[in-house]
Amino acid sequence: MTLRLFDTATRKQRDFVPLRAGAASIYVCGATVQGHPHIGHVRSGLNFDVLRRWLAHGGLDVTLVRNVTDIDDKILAKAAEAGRPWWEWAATHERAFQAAYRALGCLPPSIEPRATGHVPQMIDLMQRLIDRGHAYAAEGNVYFSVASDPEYGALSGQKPDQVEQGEPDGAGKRDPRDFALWKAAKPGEPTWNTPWGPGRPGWHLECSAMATYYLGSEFDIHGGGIDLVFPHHENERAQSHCADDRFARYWLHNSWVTMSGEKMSKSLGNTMSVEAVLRRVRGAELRYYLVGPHYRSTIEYSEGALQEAVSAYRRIEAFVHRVRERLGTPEVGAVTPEFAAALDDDLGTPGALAAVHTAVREGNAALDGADKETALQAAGAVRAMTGVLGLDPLDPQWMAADRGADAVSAALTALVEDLLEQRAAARSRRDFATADELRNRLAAAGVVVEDGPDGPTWSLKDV
RNA sequence: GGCGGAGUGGCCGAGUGGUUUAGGCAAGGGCCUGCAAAGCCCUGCACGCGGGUUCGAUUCCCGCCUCCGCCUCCA
Repeated sequence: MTLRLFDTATRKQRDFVPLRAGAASIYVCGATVQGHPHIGHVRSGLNFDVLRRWLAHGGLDVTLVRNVTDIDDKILAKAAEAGRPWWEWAATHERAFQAAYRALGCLPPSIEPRATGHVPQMIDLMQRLIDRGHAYAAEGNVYFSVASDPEYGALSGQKPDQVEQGEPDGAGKRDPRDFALWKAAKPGEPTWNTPWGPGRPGWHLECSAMATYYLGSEFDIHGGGIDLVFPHHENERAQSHCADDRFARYWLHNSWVTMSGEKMSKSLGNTMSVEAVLRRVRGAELRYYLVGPHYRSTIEYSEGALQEAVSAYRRIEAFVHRVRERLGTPEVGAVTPEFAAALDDDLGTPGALAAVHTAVREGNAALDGADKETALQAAGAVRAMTGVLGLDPLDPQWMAADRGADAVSAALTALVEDLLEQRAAARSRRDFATADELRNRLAAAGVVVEDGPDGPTWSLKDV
């Protein structure tokens, strides 16, 4: 079975056939680095990280471009408000986003191009649009002429004459729906020189310019949050098509994270920052929570649901660690057919996780029945599947957060094992009162002891 | 006004015209255990409301209600 993806432009699932055999090119709209990332922001990065891993698992050489929009009205406004240089403001938040993506196990994109570094490409694109009669310069601004594009609205299903109103203000604009490719210089704002005068990029231009610069005139997948469909992606598509770039072949959009039924956004004050959540749960656990539901379904954030995800992930993790401790580290194996079928069906992560849990259950049963071969095989399958989802418990990233190998943990290990030996001695003489006392003392110190067929194991209680 | 999404068992969250079911979390019963934990097995018969199509609809059609999103910045 081949991968099928829901394409926003056609509103239906289409078989994914890459432009170039053996390779896949993806452009994802990343952050406008105006503030700190909340869990809604990173959902997009996570969803496309899973897509990228699944394509790579299928043998494709994936190029993933995720841009950084580091110049826009809000960045300028907020930096000014804070009394900081705009470029410092942007850089600070760009680092915050990178840290959040990293903490959640997103593989680094092939490149993270910044808008401000691609002005020449933007100028080139504007020139091509003007030459073809799809754009015009007016009073230092450059506008895209919506009326000149008969296809305008095709991506989002909008009828141009029904669109309420375009961008506000705009000196010299001929049609209210026209949007700014380039904004004329204003006092106090950063500027770059162009044939039409100094100014700064409009919002949509950078993505068209950078996507085609890195991925070519035509590429496979363009993605982002569903709120970008209109106007952002509609405008990108219009610009690029009118400049004779064939542009994206598939448009993918992820839904968002809501809180109290409403879209998470700064203005509503209902955001949950990545940093805040990571103070309470581990990166892999938050990732499980955000990657578990289908990418086109809304996630209504709730503490209870987050905790359920934590429990569910720990069940998977505990199985893999159990196998590793008893039978040695399981090699990454093969994903199950159910898992592959689920992901091939428009990246059906819920079904994929169901397949993971099935393997966990079978593996646990094998472990109970001392069927080592089956247990190891199941653990290998679980590693392969969770690996595609970026959740392999034995991935170094998640292991590091587990139990360190430093002097402190070595000392702890020695002390715990000493107490466990005393407890074993007590148990062997059926002195259960002493045995339980020792276990209680360890528990009070945050060390959980569990007896298994191969003797006791211990772990640190989660805070 | 235009365009779009959603309402599923205690909770989260998939999915499908019916005969056996997502999966997880929680709960109850059992097995195992000195006890506990973990694990395994079993149990729950849900699908916003009203019509229609059908032998049969949660799934298709029509209407309605409720919620949310985009059309200004937004993952």
